Amino acid sequence: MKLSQRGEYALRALLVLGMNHGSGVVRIRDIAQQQNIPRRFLEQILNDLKSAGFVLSKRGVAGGYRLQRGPNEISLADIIRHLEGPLTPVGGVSVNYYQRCSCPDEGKCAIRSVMQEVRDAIVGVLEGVSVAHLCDRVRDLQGPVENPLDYII
Amino acid sequence: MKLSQRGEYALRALLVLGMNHGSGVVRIRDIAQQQNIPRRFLEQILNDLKSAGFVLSKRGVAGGYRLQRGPNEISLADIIRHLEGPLTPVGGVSVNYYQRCSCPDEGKCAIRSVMQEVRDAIVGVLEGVSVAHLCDRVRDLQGPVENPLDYII
DNA sequence: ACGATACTTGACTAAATAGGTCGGGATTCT
DNA sequence: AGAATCCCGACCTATTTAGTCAAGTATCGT
Repeated sequence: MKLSQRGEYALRALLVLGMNHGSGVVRIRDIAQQQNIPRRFLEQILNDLKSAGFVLSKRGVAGGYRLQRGPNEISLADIIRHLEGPLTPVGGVSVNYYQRCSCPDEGKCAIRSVMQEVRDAIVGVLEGVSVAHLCDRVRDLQGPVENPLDYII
Repeated sequence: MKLSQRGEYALRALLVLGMNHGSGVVRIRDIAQQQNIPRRFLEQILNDLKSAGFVLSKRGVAGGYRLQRGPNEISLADIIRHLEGPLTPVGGVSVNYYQRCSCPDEGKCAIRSVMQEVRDAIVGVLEGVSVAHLCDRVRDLQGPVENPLDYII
């Protein structure tokens, strides 16, 4: 019922990359510093986001990360689904990760049917918000800032 | 983002008690058997539900548990809030359990604002469903059964 | 009164998950 | 070549999860 620390860090990192989309790559170190995320831990997370296809990396001296797709093509549902597994409080409901529930007959499980509704509600919100939307919110909340790395996310 | 096993067991137990509301108490053993819940574990859970004010117990030979309030006065939101803590994926949003987020300025946190929406969506569903509603669903899904303990929940 | 039946309480444990840390290797720019 | 940067797997510790267990207390039928 709660986003893990890892998940929150991932969102923040993607948001930073979203704010800087189009202007080359951003270094892990900069993201870590700005967002107060342990650097080593963030490496792990970005690596994961890379193999999941959310970001691309560039190695070497002027290296760093950037989004693979446009910020408006990445929904929070995509991200969280990948990070945290099924978007549902009870097993067996998610379309993506099937998982058995302990009740004797799944088709007639009342609890499951409610949790299905909860899941739909969550997905409804999360599908509707892209990284680009989040970036807009950040800008709305703060007004103009010179350096994109100065945004508080 | 997921209901714990303990949480699911608690819901199932409450649902059994809901189905039997008005006809005295139900023994732990019966609930455990019918719902396939480890008996000792269920004892713990019911005890917790008791100190939280959801159920009452009666000791001794003809002992057991029953709901403290009517099934229509207990919402799933109440239950899950008690079992799992704040109904939100990120810290600092819940009305009940305040908790800091790691961002520098909470008032301007875009992620938080989305998670607030997610929380509202979840609560919206869960507040709207009471134990009585769940019981109705069980009956709808299964048609008439003689013994209330025969319902598959 | 007494024994069987149930709930009560608190301690205990094994396994999984969360939240990191660390060392060293591979690339790339200058 | 050398410095900066990402890459990768192993490792570690604390917390949470999912139970188990023993001994105690209340209640009922006889």
